[in-house]
Amino acid sequence: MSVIQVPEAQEYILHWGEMGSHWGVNRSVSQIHALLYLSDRPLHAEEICEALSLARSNVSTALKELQGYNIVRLTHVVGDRRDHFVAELDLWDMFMAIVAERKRREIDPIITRLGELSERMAGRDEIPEHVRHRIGRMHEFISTLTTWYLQVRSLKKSTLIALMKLGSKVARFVPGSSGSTN
Amino acid sequence: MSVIQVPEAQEYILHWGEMGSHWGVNRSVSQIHALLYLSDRPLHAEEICEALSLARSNVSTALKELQGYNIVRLTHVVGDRRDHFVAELDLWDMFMAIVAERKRREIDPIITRLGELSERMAGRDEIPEHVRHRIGRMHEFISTLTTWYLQVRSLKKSTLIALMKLGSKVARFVPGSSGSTN
DNA sequence: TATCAGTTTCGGTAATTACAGAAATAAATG
DNA sequence: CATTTATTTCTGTAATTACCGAAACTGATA
Repeated sequence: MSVIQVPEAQEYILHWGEMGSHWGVNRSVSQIHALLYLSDRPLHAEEICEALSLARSNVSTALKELQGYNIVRLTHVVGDRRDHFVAELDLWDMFMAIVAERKRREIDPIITRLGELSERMAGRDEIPEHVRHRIGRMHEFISTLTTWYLQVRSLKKSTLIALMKLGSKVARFVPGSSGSTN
Repeated sequence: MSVIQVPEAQEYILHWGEMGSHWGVNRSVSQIHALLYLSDRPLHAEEICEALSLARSNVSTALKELQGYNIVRLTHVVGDRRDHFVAELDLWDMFMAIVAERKRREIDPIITRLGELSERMAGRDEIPEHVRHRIGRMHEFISTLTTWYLQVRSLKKSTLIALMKLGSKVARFVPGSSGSTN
């Protein structure tokens, strides 16, 4: 009937669910994603409930979540009024979409809060200097990483992949970088 | 007595604990890390218990965990037999250490399992072709990212930072990459 | 308007995870 | 060897999170 009948597909789905929960993603959400990723046709919510033994309401919520990540898309099949769902199949696009959303949800708020904290502490001598410095440095560090990410993200996919294939050879373009290890 | 008296330090510690739990890290573990990061002197376990209102046993376990991540180091202070602990203060080193450990714990096992799955499915015609292909592609994708990471990791810290500062300008060194967005 | 599909909300429950506190063990110190 | 300190293990509990099932609500369709 569907890929859930294949034992290896089941294993994959369980592993994917496990991995999700190690990274703060609801197990059902990642399992549903794995199921859709392995499916060669759009599935409707009812099928997903049955395949993974989940309650209808949770599947609905999880599908919303996956659409929020932009890695699952709603489609329709002819002669069927029900919504159907398909997963993003390009793994690079999928990866970038997940990173973008987690940045939005978990990194951006932390940068905001650290920025507020730093600002609030500025110039107040009753607060130990090293506390101010270290919170400020953390704020700066995360901001720097984020800025780098935004720049890299703006590159074409093909350029990015080419850069990745260069691997450590990118170092050649940095002026004073003779050694390779540290 | 210590940084825990500073309201802003408390806020930082709570935020850091929150963030940890969003990324699959025990809240106590990340709070202890935040406390040590803000401290200007080594702390012993008892102090940490008091500062964060945690049980001695949990602090002990959490400190082991942080040492496992290589972002907290054991030290001693003169005239005191007790173990004391300090956090890695170089944020770049800290970041790389965390990434290395999470790769080891969560990425490497997944690559292994996907590899086994792929191998086990090879050539078996009763398994739908698209299932074999997609699991194989996921395995390949994660392996590629990991290989790239290992290469980049081997570069000197200064080279890495220089590359980061280049931002999207690194694209200049890729032959056919005229456009900037996609 | 009756029906169907979907979403959202809510109360209760199951499962998981985090934690405290005690006890046993180990290891180092003087 | 007694003492101090640290670690580990265990049991029970608290807290959190995940989930089901029902019901209410929305919106589209025929």
